[in-house]
Amino acid sequence: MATMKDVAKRAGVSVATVSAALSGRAFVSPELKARVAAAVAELGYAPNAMASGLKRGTSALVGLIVPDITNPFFTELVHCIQRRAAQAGFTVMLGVSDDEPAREAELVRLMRSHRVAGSIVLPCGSEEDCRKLPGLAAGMPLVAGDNAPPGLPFDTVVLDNRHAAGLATRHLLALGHKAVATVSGPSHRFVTRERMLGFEQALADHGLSLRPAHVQRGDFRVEEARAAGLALLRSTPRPTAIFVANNLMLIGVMQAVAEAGLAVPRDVSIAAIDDFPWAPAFMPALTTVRQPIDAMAEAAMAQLSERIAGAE
Amino acid sequence: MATMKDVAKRAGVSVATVSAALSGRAFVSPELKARVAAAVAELGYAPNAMASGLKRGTSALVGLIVPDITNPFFTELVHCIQRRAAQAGFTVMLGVSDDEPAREAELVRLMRSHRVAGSIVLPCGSEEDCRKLPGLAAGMPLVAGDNAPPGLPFDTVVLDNRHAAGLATRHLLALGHKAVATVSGPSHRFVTRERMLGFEQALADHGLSLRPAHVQRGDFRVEEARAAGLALLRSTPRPTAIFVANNLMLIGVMQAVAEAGLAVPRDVSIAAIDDFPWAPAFMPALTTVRQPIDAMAEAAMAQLSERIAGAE
DNA sequence: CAATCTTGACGAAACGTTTAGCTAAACGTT
DNA sequence: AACGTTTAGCTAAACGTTTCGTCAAGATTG
Repeated sequence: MATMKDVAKRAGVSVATVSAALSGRAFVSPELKARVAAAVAELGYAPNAMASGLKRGTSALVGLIVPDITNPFFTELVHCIQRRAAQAGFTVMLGVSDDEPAREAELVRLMRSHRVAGSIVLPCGSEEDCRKLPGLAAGMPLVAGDNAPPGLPFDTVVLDNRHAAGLATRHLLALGHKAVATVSGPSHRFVTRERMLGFEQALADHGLSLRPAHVQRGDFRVEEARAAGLALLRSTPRPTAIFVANNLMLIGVMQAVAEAGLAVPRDVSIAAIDDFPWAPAFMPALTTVRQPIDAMAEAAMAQLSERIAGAE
Repeated sequence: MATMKDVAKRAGVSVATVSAALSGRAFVSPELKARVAAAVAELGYAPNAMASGLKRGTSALVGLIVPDITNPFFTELVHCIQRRAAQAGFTVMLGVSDDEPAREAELVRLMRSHRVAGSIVLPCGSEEDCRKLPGLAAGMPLVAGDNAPPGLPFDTVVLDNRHAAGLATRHLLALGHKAVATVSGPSHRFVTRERMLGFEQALADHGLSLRPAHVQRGDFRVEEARAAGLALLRSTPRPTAIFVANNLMLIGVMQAVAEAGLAVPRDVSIAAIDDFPWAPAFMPALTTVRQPIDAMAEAAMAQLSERIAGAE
């Protein structure tokens, strides 16, 4: 593959001139510029980003680490962040942790190895896992989102999960339901606990208490939520409304409802956190609390840019 | 950020030894290995991937360029490819072309600049656009998938789109429908034309002809398909069945059906290409032809690995 | 016991850029 | 005409690795 030296030789100039002509960081006469451009085209030259990154000490990449790429919430977030990153001149290097903290840690290390300008991480682990992040990042600007607990030594972008859970729950209560159950998430995640708190608070505010049998756990994915939903629907007394902690689990619960021979909203009302972009087409009877994804992407990218600029 | 030199100094060895100890490419005595490991830990050293990539002439990255990250088909494909790439020791560098051939071309250039080991591209453009790919890749192993026309000078992984469209269409015909319409994709895409051919062939085989008014175009996204669906449902005679060329457009058509005050399958039957992983939960009445996504990911990654190995 | 081989570790030369520092020509001032 | 100033372009030294060739020192051989 052609190098700058080849281009220089072909254009009859020095490599320094080629570099200047291509980067625009120094003045080069129009004539030489043209000759360089011609040589570049003839040789099909593409600058070696590793060499320039090595020399300049940084790259135009930002890392993005998400727990689950098949979840529409994260998908949409990736989409928005990637768009905003591109606007800021960055390319996204994507990592998928598959809900495994160990893999997440490895990915942070990888991003650092590649000397990305900075990273956005949506942690998948417990608070304890999250507290290890700063050590792993060490010198790499970092912004955490979604499941990031407070008190971390870097910027975080999070939803007010208690509030969101409260909204969804109060919607169910306003419909007159007394037996409200929940399919909650993995208990070690910060985001789960917050949503649970919001849910319980809303019930308490209405003077309702929660039966232990009406709390089921899922793993934020479809399958376990289906089982959890079935367990709820088979419990006595059967809940008349269910609050579901995220979108994929909503699908699982819907499957469970169908399997139990019931219907929404005839037999159970359901409210959930996290939207599907096109949910309304299929699920007019459902209520979802939509996260402001693009605003979160904007905030995350803005904070990261600031951190990157501050680390010059 | 600490470098290998710092580690070497701290461990009281040469940089060559540190390199050997870390990469395992040469024998190092257990004692020195331990001293190096200690120094690495103390300094929080992470190797500079740019420097090593520059020296070694390649990186452990593979590029992956997709048209639309919010489409579950591509999402699932990204997921599968990323998993298989990780197994093969590669990290995925993701690019999203947003259905713009110009952006796609830019991304190919970017991947080449980063000297990725190879790239997988799911082209979004016309055949003509696709034919420019080889020139842009120039020296970078490339595998194309999905919308890749035949005759390209590199490996391609594609569905038999005619066959798939035929399957979906014959399903509708087997239900006894005579007035079968279609919401097709952008006409410049190879994949669209193939699906159209399969659809028309199936009709012809049953001695049916297609009214021009029963062919509507969408852009493989929700919104235009909604309009297209409405147009179909308002045409006279109204079609009793619709073949939809992809999953997002299926959603648009479903919205149109609801908007027109009709129901599936009572008033119209619908069959489409591309699944949603969890479609059955919401759309038991629909028929979709599922693409073998993981098999395609496997094939693409296998071919890419082969090309990469062949380019040593 | 000398000659040859292994061995573990090292020194130094790349890899392809960027950039500080330099040269020499061209210019404007007196 | 002699002097600084500016300037376009060049030379060469980094950046942090990997790796080739070297080198002592110990092991093995004839």
